[in-house]
Amino acid sequence: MSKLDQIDKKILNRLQEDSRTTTKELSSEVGISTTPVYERVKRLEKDGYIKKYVALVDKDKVERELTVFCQVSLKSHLKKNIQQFQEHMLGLPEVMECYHMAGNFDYLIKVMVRNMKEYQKFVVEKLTTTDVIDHVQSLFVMGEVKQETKFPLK
Amino acid sequence: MSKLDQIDKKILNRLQEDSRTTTKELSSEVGISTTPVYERVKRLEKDGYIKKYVALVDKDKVERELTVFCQVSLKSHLKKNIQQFQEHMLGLPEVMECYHMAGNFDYLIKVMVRNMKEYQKFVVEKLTTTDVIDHVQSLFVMGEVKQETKFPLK
DNA sequence: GTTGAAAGAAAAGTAGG
DNA sequence: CCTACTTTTCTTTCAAC
Repeated sequence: MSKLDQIDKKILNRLQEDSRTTTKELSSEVGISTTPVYERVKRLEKDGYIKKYVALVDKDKVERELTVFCQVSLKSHLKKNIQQFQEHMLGLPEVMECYHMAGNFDYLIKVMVRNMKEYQKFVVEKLTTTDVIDHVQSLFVMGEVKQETKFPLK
Repeated sequence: MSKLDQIDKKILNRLQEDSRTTTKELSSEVGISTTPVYERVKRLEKDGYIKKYVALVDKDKVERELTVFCQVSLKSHLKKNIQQFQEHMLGLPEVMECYHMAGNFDYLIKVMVRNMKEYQKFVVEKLTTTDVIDHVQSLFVMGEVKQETKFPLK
């Protein structure tokens, strides 16, 4: 599990932009032949640099046009409660991201739903059905400026 | 650009989990033969349901272990300033996400960097070099509970 | 690291039901 | 929608340098 050289980084940059890039294309872009490119990609997968390959779907097309961040505070910080809350989050498909935060509140979660009505339903019927939550504050997204999955390596 | 049926949804769910799933595998999972599966995938790409295929890289392995959310307020909300700020964000590779928010502040951005020292450098030398920013508040992530790119369709 | 070759798989297209 | 077949391309492995 050695460090990445410039060629590895170029490969990772390319695959982060388009994972369908073929070994052949990669090879001409990074300037080495297909065999070592193939071996490098396999190594990057094996060593865990590449976690997985996914298709990114347009949120508007699948009716998830409303994004809301929720700042959640728990009633207590007992390990039991933290665990219960985290498991609750893992089970909610509307929750795309969930972070344990330092500061004035405990968790920041990113929720993506169809519209405001669905969001209300989510908060009332799903989010707050676990009794470990004390307080929720919703921050509404009006517009998306940037949304990246790529870490540019250099 | 018609609506999705159950088969389309199954295909999208699968490709969101693993975009390397072959037409053959998809075909046995959704119960139709390879040719129509192939055509459905092409249609989903063409109609924009699938935006792109990407490799997801492990943030720890590429030295982006610190995640910080910044609540940014602008000095004024003149169109010119909004535009300048947004372009500034697009040019910063540490900024993974940027949202225009309703509420007490103007933008929420997700920044991923190596460590606290790098974050300080980012704030001082990069984020706040545009004169349209009035105020920045940093919210630090202690732990990641969930991080999803998949919209489960049903 | 490189090249080239080769077997196997998958993608992409075609034809007929 | 199905099966079946074809061509092309890519993946994967291997031998040799």
